[in-house]
Amino acid sequence: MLNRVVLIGRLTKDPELRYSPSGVAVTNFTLAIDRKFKNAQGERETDFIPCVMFKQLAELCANYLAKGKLASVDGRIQIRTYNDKDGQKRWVTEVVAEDVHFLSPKDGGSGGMESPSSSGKGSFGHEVNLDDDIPF
Amino acid sequence: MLNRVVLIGRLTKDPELRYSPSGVAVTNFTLAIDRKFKNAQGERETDFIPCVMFKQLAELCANYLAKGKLASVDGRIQIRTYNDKDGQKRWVTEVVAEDVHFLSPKDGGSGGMESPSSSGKGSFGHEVNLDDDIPF
Amino acid sequence: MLNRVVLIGRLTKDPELRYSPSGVAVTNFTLAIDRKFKNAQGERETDFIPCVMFKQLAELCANYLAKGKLASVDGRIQIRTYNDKDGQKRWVTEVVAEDVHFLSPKDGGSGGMESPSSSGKGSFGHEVNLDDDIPF
Amino acid sequence: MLNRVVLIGRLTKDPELRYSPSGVAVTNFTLAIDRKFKNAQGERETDFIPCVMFKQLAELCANYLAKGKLASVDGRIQIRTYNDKDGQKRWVTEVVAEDVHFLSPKDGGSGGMESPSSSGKGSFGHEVNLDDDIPF
DNA sequence: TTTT
DNA sequence: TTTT
Repeated sequence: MLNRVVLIGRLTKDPELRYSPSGVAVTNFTLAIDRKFKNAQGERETDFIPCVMFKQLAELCANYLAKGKLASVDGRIQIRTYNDKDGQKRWVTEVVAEDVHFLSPKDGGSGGMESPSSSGKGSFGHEVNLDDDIPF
Repeated sequence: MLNRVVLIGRLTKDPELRYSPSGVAVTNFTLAIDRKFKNAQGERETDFIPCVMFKQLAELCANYLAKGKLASVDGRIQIRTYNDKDGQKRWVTEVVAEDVHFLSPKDGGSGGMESPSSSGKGSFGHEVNLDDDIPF
Repeated sequence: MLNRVVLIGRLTKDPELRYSPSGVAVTNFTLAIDRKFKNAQGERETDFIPCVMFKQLAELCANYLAKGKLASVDGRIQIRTYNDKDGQKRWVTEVVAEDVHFLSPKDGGSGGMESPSSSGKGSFGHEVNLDDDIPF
Repeated sequence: MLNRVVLIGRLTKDPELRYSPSGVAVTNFTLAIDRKFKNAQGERETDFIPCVMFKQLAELCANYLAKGKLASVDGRIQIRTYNDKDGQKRWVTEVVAEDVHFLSPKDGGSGGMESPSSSGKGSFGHEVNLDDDIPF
């Protein structure tokens, strides 16, 4: 079936790059996305959507994105469960990115755009598969 | 900024219709969506994505959808916070539906499709277009 | 940059399967998609969106889809040029499918759904690349 | 049924604003969108996707966008027919924008983003939210 | 007919 | 807590 998400927003912090036990690069960041419509109080609320990416795409995002930068994410919604410190089962919803674009101009430039893309054939890209054991 | 989600999956249960204190119809259901790729163990996992809809769309979904039915949802990701029974702040991620389509044939038919649409105004159930004849 | 399309509609005809000169399977079909809102005359118009798919996905669609069947397409918009019989340059806009789902129940069943997916590792899937020379 | 498109690209020209006979604002522009993958010749091709918007959104885009600017479009594919100068019926495929975001920083700034939104009512240009300060 |  |  179909599970497709497209987001454009700004990173709330610098991205965090880690490596899974099996050596796969994993990056997380959260996108701040203003809602289109104001709420009943006349305020524009913001959604904070956690995103995760793997392998080459993780490394590119860790290198080229930073707090406050504008980015698009094309991917899918995924739900992960983990046990919290009290042993209680918790759910985390994240957008697993398949494609990310850097929409903020490069510093010094005036309108550039970089486009990484998990080509699957790039230069670093360890071809291990995780998706399972990321204990954050 | 942009926040767009499109899902196709099956309802895990009958939808639940309630009314907010201010009288707005609210329906919730969860879509079971099989992942496209199998995991390292060769199993196809399933994501269970909670969806919520309001007003006329809520009433239509409550009337026409049921456990096991196939539906599409076009909407956006939204995060809600609430305090659990212990006063702990909890996050819930849901897809707020702006458009839902009923993809399972009506019982007795052989291929129909109903298409409600959140008109945003009208209070209830007129304007339902049950397009069962396919003109080509 | 980003180019993402999601469609749900019914095939206007049986899909056409051909092979490119280099032996790549190519299937075309058109989806009839009713518009959400009626026009000024109170009629619901229909868009007819041409779709194309390649390789294993092309063969699966040719085998399992047929006129009147409901399908979803996840892909991108692409524009092709060709010269018409008078040597005039013409433009064709198509949706190149990356993922297709068969949403009509299998005959005899009562709610099934098949999900092909260009896995890139399937059983037929000739791994030649065309995208260029399809002279229809 | 469903017809959803999300694009990010650069305007190939300044947008053109006109008014229909009935006085409705109509703006057209074309987005240049680089493909994610290179072709068999190792070149990255570009798709040029025509977009159209109406009413307030048309006026905002005509005022704030320009050749070379980066923009996102959320909308649907639509096909229009017209008769060319020889009386021949021709098809035009366009993306009808429901939501547009201006992704290039405002001149002089360093990272701003403007977000018009088709409110459907109001005649013009108030309610433009130029969110240049990022609160995190 | 195309943008960086 | 899950659907076919």
